[in-house]
Amino acid sequence: MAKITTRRERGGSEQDPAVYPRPSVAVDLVVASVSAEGALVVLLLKRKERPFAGRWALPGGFVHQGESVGMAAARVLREKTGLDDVELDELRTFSEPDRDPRAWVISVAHLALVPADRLSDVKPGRAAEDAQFCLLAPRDEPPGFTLRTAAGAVIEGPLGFDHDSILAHGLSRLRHRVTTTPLAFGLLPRRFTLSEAQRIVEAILGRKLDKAAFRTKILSLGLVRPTEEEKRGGAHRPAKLYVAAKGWDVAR
Amino acid sequence: MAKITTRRERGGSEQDPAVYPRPSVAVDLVVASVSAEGALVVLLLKRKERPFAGRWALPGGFVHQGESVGMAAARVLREKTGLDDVELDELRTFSEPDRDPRAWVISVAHLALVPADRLSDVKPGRAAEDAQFCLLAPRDEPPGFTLRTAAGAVIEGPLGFDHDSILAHGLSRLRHRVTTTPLAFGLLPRRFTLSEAQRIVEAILGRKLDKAAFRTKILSLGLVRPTEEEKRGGAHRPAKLYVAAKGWDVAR
DNA sequence: ACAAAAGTGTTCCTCATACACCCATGA
DNA sequence: TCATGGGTGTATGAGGAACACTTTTGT
Repeated sequence: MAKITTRRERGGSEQDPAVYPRPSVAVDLVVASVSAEGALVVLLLKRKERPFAGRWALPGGFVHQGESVGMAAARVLREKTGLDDVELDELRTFSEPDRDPRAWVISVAHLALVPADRLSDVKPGRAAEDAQFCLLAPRDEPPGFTLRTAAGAVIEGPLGFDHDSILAHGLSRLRHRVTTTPLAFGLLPRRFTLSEAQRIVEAILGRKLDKAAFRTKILSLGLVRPTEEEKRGGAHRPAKLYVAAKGWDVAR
Repeated sequence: MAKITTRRERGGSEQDPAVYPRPSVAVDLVVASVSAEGALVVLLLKRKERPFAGRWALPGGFVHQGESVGMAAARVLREKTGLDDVELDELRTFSEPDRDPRAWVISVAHLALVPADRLSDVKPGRAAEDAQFCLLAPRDEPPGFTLRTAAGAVIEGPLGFDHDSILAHGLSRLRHRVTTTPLAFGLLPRRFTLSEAQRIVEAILGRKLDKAAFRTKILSLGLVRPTEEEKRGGAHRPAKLYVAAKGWDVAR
């Protein structure tokens, strides 16, 4: 401390990284998906350890030396879910000084999009008591959503840390993305029908869209490329399968 | 180090912030403005000290304990320019492990918007050899822009650190914001004419806009509120002055 | 009167919306 | 042949682009 004062008093550099206390830097992940039933879901872990033991929270972990924040996010996602090669976007930092009761921790929140057909690949890590993709229903009052487990139980109380804020921010980013992109390719399987795409957008926005308008818009933007294949489902006409157009590969 | 291994081997927490090396966390600022002449400018400092001594770079500084990243950005802006109460938005983190030759430093880039009528308030700090708002001309090849000092001299070579990337990112964010908001209120004085607003948007986008279309769009969106006052300039009809509508205060 | 910038009206065109209708399939 | 979802056409209206025009000032 005396050293810092000395440096400052003699008009020295304020730019030497070594002289200041340093925070831990973490990544927290909003891992979102749309289930086969068309529900918007997000991955939550029930914490085993303090702080917030027994409370639900987003998956997260610390950034290690020698890796970038993005690499850390990918690694944490792999460790906690076994998933690789999913779309990962940085949201923003969450850095209120008291957001972690243990220490000074700055978190860089990320949004991860998991295609529905890869939900079954998820192998939760050992750090949590329970890991579930929870249904996310929009609500008017804060924090802006209600969470239910797959079994239907409402998740009580706020999430651990400031994860309610992070989740709300991720949700709002997801809604924004889906209106501008306007396909959340990260949530789609490699080959998909336009109806599947529309169901996903509808799940995220929480409202129905016009079929014809959706199709013409998607096709006119040139974001998708038709394949020769078809998807045969129930007792109805087969649907043409599409892939994301060049430059829109899921892995980016 | 042995302690970390032990904790991991006995299946202990990976969540204890204390056991890992910690990075320094910095903020770097893209301080943008549109000059009275209608040129898009950005604040650069000529570095006095290593690393990159003698090279131009964005203003930046470290996040201190007890403050959030946003507070750090506001403080650094105040220290380097004397400006307060300007719009400050987080861009994203820049965290390549070798981005700072001195040490492990993660930077959170921010975009600061300075109204043209406050450019004269800027009192550069002592840390830099020279501080200038430099003209930013878009270019096709990377890094996507050419920089000139106010005197007209071209700024040679890349900026220090990864600040070329940060500046390019800030510029693209600014262009995006101005098309969606669709007014960069942070760049406008408290009271402004619609022509002033249009000139700023044109400077950022680098192209002319239709006067009638701009006016009807701005007014129909209800983003501005007319005042009783007028701005009398040269030999021409006075312009009505507007303010940002409620909820769009510059200070946010 | 004229220049210069503020401010408005008009026409054209594109595109989103809503809705109706046909198509292909399994049962 | 019927139910189901895939796929397409068409009318309507809102909003953006381009351009011409009027208004108000200082000189």
